[in-house]
Amino acid sequence: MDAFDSKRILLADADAFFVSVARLVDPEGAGRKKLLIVGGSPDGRGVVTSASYEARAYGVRSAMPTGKALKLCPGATVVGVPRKECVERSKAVRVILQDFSPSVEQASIDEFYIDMSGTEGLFGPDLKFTADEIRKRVLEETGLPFSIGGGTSKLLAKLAAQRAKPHLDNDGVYIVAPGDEIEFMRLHRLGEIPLIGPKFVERLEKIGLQNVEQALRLDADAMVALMGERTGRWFYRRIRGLDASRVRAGRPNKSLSHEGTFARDISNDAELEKRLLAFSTRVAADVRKKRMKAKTISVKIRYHDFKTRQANSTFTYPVSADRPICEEALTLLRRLRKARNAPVRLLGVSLSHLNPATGEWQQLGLFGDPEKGMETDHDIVLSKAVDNITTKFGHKGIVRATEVKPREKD
DNA sequence: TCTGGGGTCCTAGGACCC
DNA sequence: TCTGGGGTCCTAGGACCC
Repeated sequence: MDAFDSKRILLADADAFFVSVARLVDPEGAGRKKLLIVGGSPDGRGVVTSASYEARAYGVRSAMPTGKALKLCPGATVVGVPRKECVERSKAVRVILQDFSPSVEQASIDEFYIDMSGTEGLFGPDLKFTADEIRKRVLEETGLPFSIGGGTSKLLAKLAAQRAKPHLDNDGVYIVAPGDEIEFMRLHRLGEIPLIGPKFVERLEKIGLQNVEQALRLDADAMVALMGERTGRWFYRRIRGLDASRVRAGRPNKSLSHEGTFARDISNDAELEKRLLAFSTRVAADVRKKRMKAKTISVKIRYHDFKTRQANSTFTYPVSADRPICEEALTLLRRLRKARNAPVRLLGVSLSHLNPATGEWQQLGLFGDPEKGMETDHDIVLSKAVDNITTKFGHKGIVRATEVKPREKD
């Protein structure tokens, strides 16, 4: 169906988003540096979040350790990530985009899918013209340069946005016309196609597929024979630019998490538990702020040798109070430490299976004995008090004591 | 050079139920 | 006594993205 339907999808993707924001926030400092790196400090365990196009010319890439980036580009200036401002400006961009279509999906802090299907009456049939208008308005009102890609699927819009980037001598917009999809896909290496990562490329090479051209010669049945029903059919469509996924506006979070890498590895369990409680109360507060409750908690630990382990558990009823979340986090951490007691570089807590906090769950708690992790009215009142304090004084204003007495477990 | 922090989605095995 | 299939939930791990 989507081979000949008339979907018109844009992807607006910021150019070096974190770099742009850092420059807007500090025009006299970062704003004046051509060779700019945004990310963690080089003496700690920082990595590059984003680098200016000038710095990228030296081989600097995001996720690269900052120390290595500075070796490649010694003249660069490193500044921290202006998190709060990035979130604020990202929101401002979304609001502008919503003027052009009600169907805007925020795919990350700096990427927005816009479904323009059916807007021809408002903006005319020329997607390129509309995309130019959008770029102009976003730049004028937020100071942020964006590139925009367009096509008949989210996948094509995404790939087109890469082609639109200014460092490729483009004017910031690239639209794949209906009917040109296959020709456009031929321009790409397999690994450039979103969701075809290094592992999948390796697998494709093993079965003799080096590029899109070779893959296009196989029919769907051959793909299925090579890589299984699901993956085969998915890949067959993928290399043709076919992607039926819809632009979904206002998707709620599926999980919320906090994690941190320590300046130095930690071996002391009491110290780890203290850190764990700090992450736990922060993520619990985030869930409450979103008026959600979580059914599942997960504790993640990364050891000095980078081996990563995770332990999950599911509550009988969704929770958002500090008490059950901290207790269960401790139980999970102790389980992980029992399995392996080695120095730890990273600790994290994630809450998932989020439900809107409607209140009906608390009522269920009135019946029978309290079960594993079930929160009481008292827990909820306490957490509200904690939220009031952190609103005024931040997360350092109140800290949960390390000694949480775990309830008796069976 | 020594590897961040925030997410989404998929798989696979086992438990449990019908 | 043995043999099933399907569905759902849970846990753990991993690929992938920005």
